[in-house]
Amino acid sequence: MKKTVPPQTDTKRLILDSAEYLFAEKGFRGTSMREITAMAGVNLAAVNYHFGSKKKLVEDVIRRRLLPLNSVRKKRLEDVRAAAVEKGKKPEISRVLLAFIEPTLFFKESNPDAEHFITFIGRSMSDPDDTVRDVFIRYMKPLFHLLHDVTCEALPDYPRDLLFWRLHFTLGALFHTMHIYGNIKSEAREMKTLDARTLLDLILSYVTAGMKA
Amino acid sequence: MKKTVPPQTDTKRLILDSAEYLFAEKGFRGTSMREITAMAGVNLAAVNYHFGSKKKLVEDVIRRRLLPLNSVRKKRLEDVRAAAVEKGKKPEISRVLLAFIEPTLFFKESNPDAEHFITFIGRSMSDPDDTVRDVFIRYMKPLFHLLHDVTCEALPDYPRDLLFWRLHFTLGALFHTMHIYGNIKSEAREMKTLDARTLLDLILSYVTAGMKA
DNA sequence: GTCTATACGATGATAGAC
DNA sequence: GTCTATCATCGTATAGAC
Repeated sequence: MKKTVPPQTDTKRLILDSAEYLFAEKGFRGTSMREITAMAGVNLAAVNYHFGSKKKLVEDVIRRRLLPLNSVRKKRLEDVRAAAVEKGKKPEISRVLLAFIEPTLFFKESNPDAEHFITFIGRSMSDPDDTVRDVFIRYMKPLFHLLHDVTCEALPDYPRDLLFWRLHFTLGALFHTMHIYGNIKSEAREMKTLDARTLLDLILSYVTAGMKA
Repeated sequence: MKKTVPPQTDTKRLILDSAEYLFAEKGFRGTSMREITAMAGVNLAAVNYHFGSKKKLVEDVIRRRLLPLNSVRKKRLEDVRAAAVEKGKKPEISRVLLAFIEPTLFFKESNPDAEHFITFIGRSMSDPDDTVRDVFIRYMKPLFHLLHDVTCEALPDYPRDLLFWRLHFTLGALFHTMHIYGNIKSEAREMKTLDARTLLDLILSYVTAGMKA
């Protein structure tokens, strides 16, 4: 029985916002609950009361943004598939990849309040801390399977296993890019400032060629 | 005046070995100094005595393996460049990428005692903890510049900036692969077991196509 | 020079008063 | 729901034994 209007207290939302910002800035382990609660202006014990633990908190931080983002990516992938079926042709691989990557890179633009989440997502796919990593994998797995399936439909002459690995290379390139793109710090000086649109074109031509190699 | 024979005590080596293993297993922040010293069978204070701090320790853990590995990759890249000059032709991009990637993926095989380091390297390029990340970047930067230069010689018709980003995509794919390849855990069940040689062929064909896109 | 014992401030987490 | 008090554990620092 899901509540139609989630009655989130201000305290809960304040904690989620502060945690998202600080996790993106300093990582999961690098952020203390005292920093989070201080920034949110609530008591230290409020985190454990509302979320149960620091782990559960980060899970909720991730859920809040990732579930809507995954819905968009899922719809885009299914649209590509449906459009191909309608025309009686197989999907174009570049469109499949675009359907997945574009909402990811543009999530920041279309959700201004989620500005820091996209930084967090980039780091967390390869976070050594299994706490964060496992949550991401758990929520990404069904979507990755869909991406794999549609990719196999787009490139039916390629073995499934081959495309499986190549998709992992693609995700690696994407997440690494998001990570360094989110960090306008150490390496930024030698990277020309790029807008998300240019970056999308760059990465799309690269991964499309790789998938079709 | 460098000592010709570094007189490392057993204690120092024991700490380095334990730290390398535990960092690869649980990450930098996930590993406590008490775990490290307990595993090494030495006193807690020995770390601060021999290395100065936990940060300095991880720097030495990285240095011990990365400096030799980078020497090999540097030599391989320069060999490719020299071989091309000798024949009066430009280097082949696939050979450039091979020179960089092969020693990386085969470091485990050629240095059995460094088994866990390769796992550590995979995670740490995108570690949210800047402590570890910054050390890696610092030691990788000169090598990356060489890789960039040789790549530009191999593909002289492509803009330098374009190749710069494509190299980042390539490294992202490589590091992500090393990370999940090192983790025969959560995702392993759905990945066919692969030897390093097969994986090398897979990733090389992918990134070569991407670079030439 | 090496190493041990011990202590300090900060952390994540919890119990119980209000 | 919110608070204070408290706990074990963390990285670090130092005094002193060998």
